[in-house]
Amino acid sequence: MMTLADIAALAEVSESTASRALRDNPVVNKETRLKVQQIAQQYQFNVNPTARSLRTQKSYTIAVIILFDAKSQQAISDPFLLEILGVIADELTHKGYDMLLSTSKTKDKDWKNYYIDAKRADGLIIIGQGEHDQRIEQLSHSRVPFVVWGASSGHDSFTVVGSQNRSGAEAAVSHLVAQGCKHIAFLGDYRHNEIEQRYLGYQDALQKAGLALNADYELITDFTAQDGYLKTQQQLFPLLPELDGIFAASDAIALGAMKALQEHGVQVPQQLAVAGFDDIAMSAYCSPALTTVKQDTINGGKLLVSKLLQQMDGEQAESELLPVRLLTRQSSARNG
Amino acid sequence: MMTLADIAALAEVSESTASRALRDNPVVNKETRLKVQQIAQQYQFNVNPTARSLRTQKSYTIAVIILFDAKSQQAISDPFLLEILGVIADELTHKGYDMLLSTSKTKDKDWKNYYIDAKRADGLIIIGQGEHDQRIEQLSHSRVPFVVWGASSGHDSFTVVGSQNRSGAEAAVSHLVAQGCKHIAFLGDYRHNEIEQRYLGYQDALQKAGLALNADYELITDFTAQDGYLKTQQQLFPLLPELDGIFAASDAIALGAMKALQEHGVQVPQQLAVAGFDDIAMSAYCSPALTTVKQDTINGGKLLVSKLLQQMDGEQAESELLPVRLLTRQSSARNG
DNA sequence: GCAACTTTTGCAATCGTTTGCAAAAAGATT
DNA sequence: AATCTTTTTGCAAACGATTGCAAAAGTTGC
Repeated sequence: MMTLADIAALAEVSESTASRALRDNPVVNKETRLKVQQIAQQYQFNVNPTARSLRTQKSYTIAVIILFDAKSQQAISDPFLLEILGVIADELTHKGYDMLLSTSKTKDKDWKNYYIDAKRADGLIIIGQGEHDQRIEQLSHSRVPFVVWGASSGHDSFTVVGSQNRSGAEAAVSHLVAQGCKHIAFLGDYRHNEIEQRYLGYQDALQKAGLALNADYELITDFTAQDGYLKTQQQLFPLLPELDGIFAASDAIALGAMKALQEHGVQVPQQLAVAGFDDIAMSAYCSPALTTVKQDTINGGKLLVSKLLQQMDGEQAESELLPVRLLTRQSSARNG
Repeated sequence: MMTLADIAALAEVSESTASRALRDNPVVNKETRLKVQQIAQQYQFNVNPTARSLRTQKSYTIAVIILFDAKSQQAISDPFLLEILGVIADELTHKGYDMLLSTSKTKDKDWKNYYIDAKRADGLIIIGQGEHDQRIEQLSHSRVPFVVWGASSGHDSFTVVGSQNRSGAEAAVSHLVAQGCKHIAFLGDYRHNEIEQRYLGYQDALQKAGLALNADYELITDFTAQDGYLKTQQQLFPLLPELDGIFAASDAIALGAMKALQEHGVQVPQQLAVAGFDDIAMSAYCSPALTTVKQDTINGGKLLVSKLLQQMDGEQAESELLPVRLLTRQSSARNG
């Protein structure tokens, strides 16, 4: 394996000069710079990032931590996750950073200690801030650069990037109302930050429409199709003749609910309209196709990265919520 | 930040002794060892992995490379991917390794150069070996420890872990045959290694059943529900009265196909039975629920890691294909 | 009490870079 | 030609661990 010393020798300069030349430091003569660079290229030399890290105290690595729900052992809305992960990976690569991935179930490492103090990573991206996580709160009292994907409380002590869950949910539910629904159920677990926002949006829409809130219509449901199916069977069937709409906090839940309804002979959307959240790949291809709210994964990933890098540069980074898009499909098409 | 030197000072021993004590090297006196360890614990000290890497020339990091299809820009069967990624992450953490994630679209870095030579990683896990990738072939001529998730040709020059795609597909198609299907279409892109195996399994089943192969029934289809939908509309509808079964190389494709069929008024499974591959979360919750073949993600991930570590210990690791499980659901239930 | 071991410790080199500082080289000004 | 600037270069000291080797301390046997 080649080292900087070898390249220096070949170029007949000192290691210092070689080092500077490779980083294109203008303090070294242009000709020398080019010569060194050319030789490095020729021998396919790359500086050893470990040695560089040790010396510079920077790792050029970002840790991405995916939080799993303690109970269901599932991360928020799987397909969405993979998408945003891909975007983040690309974005980081593009900026010259490597990406350390960690899936953190329940309580494990002390992030600051493990990633930052140990110089494994220069910053953290945390995805899936579920129920209020005190580890995040704690991080914000340190000097660790990090960003969170999730829901902003409006006055967080850290940088959050997420979707406009509340207005997105409101749009979806208002759409159901516009389709003539008067008794709309909410399926989702509002102890989860993002879902809470969707729940609030659901309430907003009902209130605007002058419809009464009804505790019987609010079902705490896990992120899975399975739970959507079960909760619908167990708690929605009894309300059925009257119930004419469902807003589910995720597409998976919505699909599970639709399954139960279909088995029970309920016509969707005629008797009951359904809307979800996420626009997972399947939503457009189930029957009936699911009305849903699509998050802007691409800009989400990009923002997470750029805001993190901004923090690492010592700047302040504001939280930001991205607009979402309501996609109306058959599952809610009741207007003839 | 604490360094080993600090700990050594506190314990009143030399750095060498402290270093050995922390690794529990029996050459150092047991009392001393305990004392050092206790102090390290107390001060939450962890050795700096960068410094350690530089000295030992090991990174205690594994790079996981996800290959994307050049054309569709999609990785093989998304939900499956996230699952196996999770298992790998857990397994690596458990063995004390960090995981570097890279999503590689088309041609980018020279893996050996970037990860191994630069000491960013000690080994590689490559997922989604699609069409024959010469970078993998090339790797196998080097001394780089790596494993691939995919299809084994039976005489690969590298270690492959994957599913028994061929026999799994055969089981699925045989099941369709047992349900009375006589004209079964195959949807999938057999230029992809794993899909090729599924395609062969499809042929096996037909041959065993004495059914004729029919080129019209073989549709090259991307990994998406969208393409399953389109190809079904375009190329299967014309064959319809006769066609009575579909085996799709992935659940996404199957769901897309079912959507098209339903829109066209075809009764599934009465007029036409459908089976897929993967058992994605939605498969059980669409209507009708999809018959499919489930891969053993958990053991897959575990094997990938253990075989890689085995290689890193200088041992040989054999390729291995895991058994799969046929899940029969409504989409193929034609026997009354 | 001394030689011959065995156990336990620490010195110092090493891993491959980066960078502050001073020295050398080159150019400009009298 | 001597002095003063301005460019370029290289020395040497980090960064924080690990480890071969030799020295120190502790045992044992006679």
